[in-house]
Amino acid sequence: MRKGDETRERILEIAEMSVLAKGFAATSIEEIIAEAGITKSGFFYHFKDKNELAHMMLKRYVCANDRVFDDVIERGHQLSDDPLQAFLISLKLLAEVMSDLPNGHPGCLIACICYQERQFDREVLNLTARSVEAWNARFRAILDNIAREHAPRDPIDFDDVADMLSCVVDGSIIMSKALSDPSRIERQVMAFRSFIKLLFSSTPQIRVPLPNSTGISGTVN
Amino acid sequence: MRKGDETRERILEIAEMSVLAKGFAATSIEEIIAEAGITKSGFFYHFKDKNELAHMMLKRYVCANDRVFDDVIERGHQLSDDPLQAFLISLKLLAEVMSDLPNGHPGCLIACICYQERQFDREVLNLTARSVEAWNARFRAILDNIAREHAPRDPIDFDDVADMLSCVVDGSIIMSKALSDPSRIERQVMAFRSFIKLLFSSTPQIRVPLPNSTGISGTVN
DNA sequence: CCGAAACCGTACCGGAGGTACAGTATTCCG
DNA sequence: CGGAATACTGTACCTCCGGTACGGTTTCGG
Repeated sequence: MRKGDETRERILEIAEMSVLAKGFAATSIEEIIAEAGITKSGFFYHFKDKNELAHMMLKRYVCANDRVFDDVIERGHQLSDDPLQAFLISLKLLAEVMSDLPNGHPGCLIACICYQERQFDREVLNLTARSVEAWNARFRAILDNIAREHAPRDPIDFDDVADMLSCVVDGSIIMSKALSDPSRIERQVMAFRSFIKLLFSSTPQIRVPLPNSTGISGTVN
Repeated sequence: MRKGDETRERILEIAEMSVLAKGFAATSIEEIIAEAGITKSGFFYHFKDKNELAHMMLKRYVCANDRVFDDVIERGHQLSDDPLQAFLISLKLLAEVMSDLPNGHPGCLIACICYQERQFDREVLNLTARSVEAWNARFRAILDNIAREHAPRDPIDFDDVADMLSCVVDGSIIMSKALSDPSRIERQVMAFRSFIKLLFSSTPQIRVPLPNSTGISGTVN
């Protein structure tokens, strides 16, 4: 039982790396089993077909990603009671996490699947959609929390601001791949952070209490 | 000569749609020729192999995209002399262009290639990189122009702000695919527009001439 | 030590990329 | 009008890979 899980994990890891580098169709089972040191029969013992492999890969990826986001958000809350400060800290941590990968970010499996959607069944596509929605909702809740204490300086829909984080991360991963420059991701997360700062901070140059302010004033760095 | 170009164009169009929906490897030549109404021999008359198809597809895509961006930026400049206003108009136009596609945005070929990079040769990858760099540089130049007349309210690197537009567009295309919601792209471009507004606008609530202002004041909508 | 879990070996099929090459229809140009 | 590019069609063939099937074998926990 434990040995099988270990092999599965190894297969999934190898497969994910390959899929992110070459796409799903171009990832051959023969290549995976060669790297994993098993036979084709061994592979099909664990996964009944390639589609099931995609399922398992995606589940694994979503869980791992959720853990990363949960962790940075939690650490942000631990370091500041103010929801804006906490989120700014979380974003800084997220930028660091993204740039701390030795060979650059390998890619977002969700994005990868979206660009090969016709290869996957409804279940896989539904899982990607639900996972994106869940992240967006989480970010949205954070923004709502911030807005309770800091009035936004622009009447933008918070749903769009929440979406923007995922968009910037996914977009910057693409750019980091296109330009072979891992630092782009970190810089883009920090750029989004600037947006949040500008959106919620009180006016830095001229400090005036706003009508809908809670009374808490001060600049944000 | 003209007939051949027409067939090529048809092949490239069909291939691009298929690649954006299924990925490059999963796009079979047999499927392309079936839809184009030609034979396999006809295909290999135009393209010596699949890699050459990728080349041609990418060149076509980059040209078409450049035209869209050029057009939007030019129209922005026609509608306002102020570089900030011109860019804000351009972004609004870009958002409209992105949402005016009947079946949603089919996807960005650059992003698609980046997520299947190991399938393509150096030439293709170099072309994607150069095209991304060109767009970033163009946006950067626009920001420099704006900054000559409007002081930024945050010390963020303009290179990162310029990059952000491409990132937001590519990221929102992914989200629009993941959630089957074409409107996400438009909304994200408008969210980026809010960022630009916040970054360069004079304080909207309290109108005070800034030290480095040109004297042109007023709120920006 | 037994049975389930975790594989291995082999054989086979269909489909796709790619090659080769001969033939044909269309079109352009002098 | 005629020949020469141009733009294909048709056929035949090869190889490789994904995927299926299924029986046999090792490993390991209880």
